[in-house]
Amino acid sequence: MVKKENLKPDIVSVAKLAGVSVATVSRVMNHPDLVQPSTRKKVEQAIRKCGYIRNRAAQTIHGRRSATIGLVVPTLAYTIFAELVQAFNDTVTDSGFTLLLASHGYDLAAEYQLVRKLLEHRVDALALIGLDHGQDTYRVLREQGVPVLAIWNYAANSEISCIGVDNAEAGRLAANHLLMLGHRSIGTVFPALEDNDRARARKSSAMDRFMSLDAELRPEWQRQTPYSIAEAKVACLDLLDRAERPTALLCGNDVIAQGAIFSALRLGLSVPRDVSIIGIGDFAGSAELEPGLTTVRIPANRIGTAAARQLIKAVDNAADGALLGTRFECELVMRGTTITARPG
Amino acid sequence: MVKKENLKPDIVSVAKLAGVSVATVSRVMNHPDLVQPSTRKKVEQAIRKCGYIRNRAAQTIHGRRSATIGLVVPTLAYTIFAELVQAFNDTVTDSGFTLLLASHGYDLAAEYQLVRKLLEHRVDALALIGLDHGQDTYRVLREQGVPVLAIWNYAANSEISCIGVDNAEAGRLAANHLLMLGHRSIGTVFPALEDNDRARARKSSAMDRFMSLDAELRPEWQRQTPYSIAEAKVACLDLLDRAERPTALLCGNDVIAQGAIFSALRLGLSVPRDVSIIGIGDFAGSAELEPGLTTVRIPANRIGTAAARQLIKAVDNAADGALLGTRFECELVMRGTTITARPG
DNA sequence: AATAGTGATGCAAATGTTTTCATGATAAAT
DNA sequence: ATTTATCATGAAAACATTTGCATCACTATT
Repeated sequence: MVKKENLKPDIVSVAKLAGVSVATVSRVMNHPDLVQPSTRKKVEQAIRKCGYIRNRAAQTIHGRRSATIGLVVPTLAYTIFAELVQAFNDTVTDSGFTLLLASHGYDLAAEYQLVRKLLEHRVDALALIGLDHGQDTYRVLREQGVPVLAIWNYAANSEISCIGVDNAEAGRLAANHLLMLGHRSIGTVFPALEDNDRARARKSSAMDRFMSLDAELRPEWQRQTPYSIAEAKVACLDLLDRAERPTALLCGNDVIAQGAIFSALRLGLSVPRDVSIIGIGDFAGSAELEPGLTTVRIPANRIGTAAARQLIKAVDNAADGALLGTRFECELVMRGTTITARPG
Repeated sequence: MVKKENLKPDIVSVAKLAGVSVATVSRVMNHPDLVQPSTRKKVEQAIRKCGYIRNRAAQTIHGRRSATIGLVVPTLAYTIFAELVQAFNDTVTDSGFTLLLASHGYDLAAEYQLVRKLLEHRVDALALIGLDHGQDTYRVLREQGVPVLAIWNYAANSEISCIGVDNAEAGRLAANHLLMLGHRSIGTVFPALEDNDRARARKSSAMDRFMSLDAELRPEWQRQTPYSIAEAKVACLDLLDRAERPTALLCGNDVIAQGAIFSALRLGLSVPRDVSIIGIGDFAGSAELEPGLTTVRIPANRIGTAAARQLIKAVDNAADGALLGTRFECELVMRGTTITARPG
């Protein structure tokens, strides 16, 4: 009777095949410099020969590291977080980590469960979007002491490390642009603000600017819609299809702005002649719209890469645990969807 | 001296705190029905009290299951796989699994490395996009015997289970639509075909149709560009900005189609009056374009959900290992970007 | 030639669970 | 009242690694 030769090879069978101890095999994979080149070669050959695939779980359990990093985003729809996720993933992958991804649909209770699940898998580090998170989420992160990073929004007073733009600044830039062009009749289209610090910061700072210059902000021009082109388009059709229209529309992000543009086009309105539209985000594809979308650029790629780098560094120097805040500048990108307001 | 009371709680400390054995604690988490309600309550209380978070790695190592499912996609950019990933992720999450995501940038060598990495983490199942994969990838999947599923393309002769649409059919539908409208001067814009069975199937079946009706397919009307709105727009600007234009453009997917539309608009051409444009995919947002994009619908949501369900089922009935092929129908969606060719 | 130092390797303990098997208690059947 | 069946629980082996410590064979130093 052959003793379980059919089963999946483990480190012991590799060791046997190579004629060394399991310790040596382990070292070949984790500290190759500690083993003599000739033995290393033998072991590597044995690994290939029997098709051995190391078991990360065993490594994880030993308390070393799981070689995984968790990322929790509100949504994967559209391009909202696509560039960010892509850049983040590419960067952690390059460093040998694997990404554990979770999305919660803008539901903080769901987010807590996902965070727990990622912690069960002993992710070496964890990234969340924004700073609005449940009490329980903050608590469990504190207790577990895993390196954690809030991406996308920067706030000086955050209780966890954060990296991103100042969304209040983003809103202000967008609002100022419209005001500077002379617009005083203004509509806004934002998603639900609760549990979404990014949208809240953008909108409230923009509103402050509008009100400080006494812009007209009729209630029927202020809409709420999820981040969805389809739903935004419907909302804006209703907003724009009336005798009295605002001359400009500030949208919570570029996805909503796209919906707004297409609703205007649908109504036979010209953008920007009949209505100016500005977004926030500068998502992939916004530049290529015709006319190009005026928006506030959030450097998603750079943020994603920097976020990943920072977490990887935190994994390496464990126990450091310093609170880091990194602020990226956002920037107005003037393209074709905004124009001077026609004199009243 | 308190013995390591500061360290992270493990199952032993929970057991002590609850006054039961570790076996009972384990059962509370994995087979709650096997333990008496009163003890269960005690244990659950102890778990909450000391903030215990179970260690999935230990479970994985024991050979049970890792509660993870791997998904390898070519890209996360744009909305190409956004709906699919979202649906897939939501479904596996609902069943208690965590998603390990990887993207390889349409590079099959990179894909192999990612697959290996996911196998190191002992994913309970693995999903890939399409049927073009390296020899080594197929081999390692065979050897490991992990449930695997190819998503997005259906082919009767696939050597692994697959679920998706028949991309040749998709190309045929699109081509037929243009031909039916009377178009005989046709341009195509596709990504590189090698290592991309989906694009290859779409294009070759479409070309067959075009040639069978003797359509004019000038070489300068046939372009190759990655799946990128920006790059597609550039390519199409060049394609369309010439004295002799095709009357219709078949695009490899909706992202390319968007680039094509905006390039036409940029050139002052009207879509569909001056040029008809058809995409493939019906991505989120395609319907809301103005005019709405005519395309071939691939039901990404349903495919993603079905794929996840099938893999979960395969995890549950391990050792089954039947080869399954599931074909979803794709369907022409006529919207505003195509119109009858002007007579001769 | 004897000793110290170095570098590669092996042994075995440790990691945090799950599960099989055994045990004891309680309820049901005679 | 005794036997049998059922049920809840515990003890301990098993899982696949990593790593501290010990060992052994050399080389370098005196």
